[in-house]
Amino acid sequence: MTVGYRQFCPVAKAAELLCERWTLLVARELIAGSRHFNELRRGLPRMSPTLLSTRLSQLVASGVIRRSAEGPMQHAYELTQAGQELVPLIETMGVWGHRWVSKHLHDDDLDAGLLMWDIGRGVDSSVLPERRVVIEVELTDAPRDRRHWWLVSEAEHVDLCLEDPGHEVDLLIRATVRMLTSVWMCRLSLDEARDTGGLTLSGPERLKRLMPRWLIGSPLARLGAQSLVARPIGA
Amino acid sequence: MTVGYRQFCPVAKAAELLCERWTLLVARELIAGSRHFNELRRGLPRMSPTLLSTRLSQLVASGVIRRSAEGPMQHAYELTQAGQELVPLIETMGVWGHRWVSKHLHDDDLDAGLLMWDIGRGVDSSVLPERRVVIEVELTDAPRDRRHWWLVSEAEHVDLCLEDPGHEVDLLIRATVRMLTSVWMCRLSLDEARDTGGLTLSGPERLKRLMPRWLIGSPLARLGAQSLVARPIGA
DNA sequence: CTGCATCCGACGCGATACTG
DNA sequence: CAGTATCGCGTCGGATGCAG
Repeated sequence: MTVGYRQFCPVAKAAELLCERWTLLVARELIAGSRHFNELRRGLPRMSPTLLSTRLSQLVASGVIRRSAEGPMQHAYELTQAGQELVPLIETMGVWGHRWVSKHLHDDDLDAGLLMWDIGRGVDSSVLPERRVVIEVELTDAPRDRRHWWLVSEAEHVDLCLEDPGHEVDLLIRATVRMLTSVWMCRLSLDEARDTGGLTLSGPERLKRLMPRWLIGSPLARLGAQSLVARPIGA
Repeated sequence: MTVGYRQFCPVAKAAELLCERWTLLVARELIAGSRHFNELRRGLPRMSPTLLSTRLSQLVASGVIRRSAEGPMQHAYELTQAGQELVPLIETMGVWGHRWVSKHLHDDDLDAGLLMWDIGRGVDSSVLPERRVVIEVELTDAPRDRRHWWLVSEAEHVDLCLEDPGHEVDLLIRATVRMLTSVWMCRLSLDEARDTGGLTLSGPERLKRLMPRWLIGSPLARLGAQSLVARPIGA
């Protein structure tokens, strides 16, 4: 921003910093747990590295994050106290967005890679067996090189692969990108998705039944869905 | 915004709409009670009318506000349900800004006209006498044509004048723009401001003592100050 | 006075390529 | 891995004009 708003209002001063393009999404990624430059890039695939670099510098300069050395040319970004106190702001914005703008997504807003990256870091692996569990996800309408994904869960840690890791697949999930996004955004329950035939599961009954407990939806979407229950539309 | 973020995340979808330049401040003004184009302009003096018009159209298109006719070429903008639910977002942002960025204001952020406009609509006139009360404010360091202001309170309604309304002045307040801004932003109590000599009052003792009850500070700043009490720095 | 429309210059942003 | 360098475009800000 060339120049600020020239207002003493706290909202204006906060907006000067936070409402520049991409800034709030960088904060979201940091809150979600990303710490390294290229980790941030995975969550912000459409942001140019130049601009990410600029935004990180601005956030450091304004005291929202801190950059620490983890080795030669290896840095970690972490939230300061001011940054951690952005959590309620991001949450409030997520709830509002979930309720009022992201209900009907345009095709352009769907992104197979982003969805799988978000799922990979968001599944609750604690309810899965300790032993290795391999879940293959086939996004039926994605371009060939982004159609097949593997979630490998082991000892409560989940890895996401775009290439067949070679292990035997325990559970196969087939759905369109839009369908899986709807489920992940808590717009559609797993049962509803299966009933319409838009999402199919192949594997042992036990793993199928366990699924609603580990594919619990994006943290922000869960908040939004909660608030829908707490205050239904029209109330 | 030429193009969105291409993300399904509710924060991203909300940010596409709300985080464009000025948009959140337009929402703030509407929440503060402005309904007409030029009323909005008073609270956004640095925003070009062109851009205000554009933003209002965007907010109408996205269902945050609604434009209704009040006569020939006379319109009123009012918040829809979606718009009213932005209140917690603006408040959260204001509290964060008050705590982390607007503590030390640059000279450029001070604006006599904006300050007086905000005070004029924000004073609690219900504690003032029913009869007409005239309060003159002299901003000692403001340019000549913005140095003297009159707040005329009558029957719980307050008018702001930049020209002497002619009535006898009941109370005179003298301070720099920065000093009065600090008080209005709840950074400094009235007593502290008077003790340092930065703010002086002339008038009957009764009106002076009443002052902390009607000059109660900007709504957003009061929220911010509250949260400072609720959670002191460092806690 | 309200509620815009138009024109122009500046710069923030996106895309791509490249480096230590 | 962690960023820079470069360049073209589009959006924004400022000034001005104008109709009801």
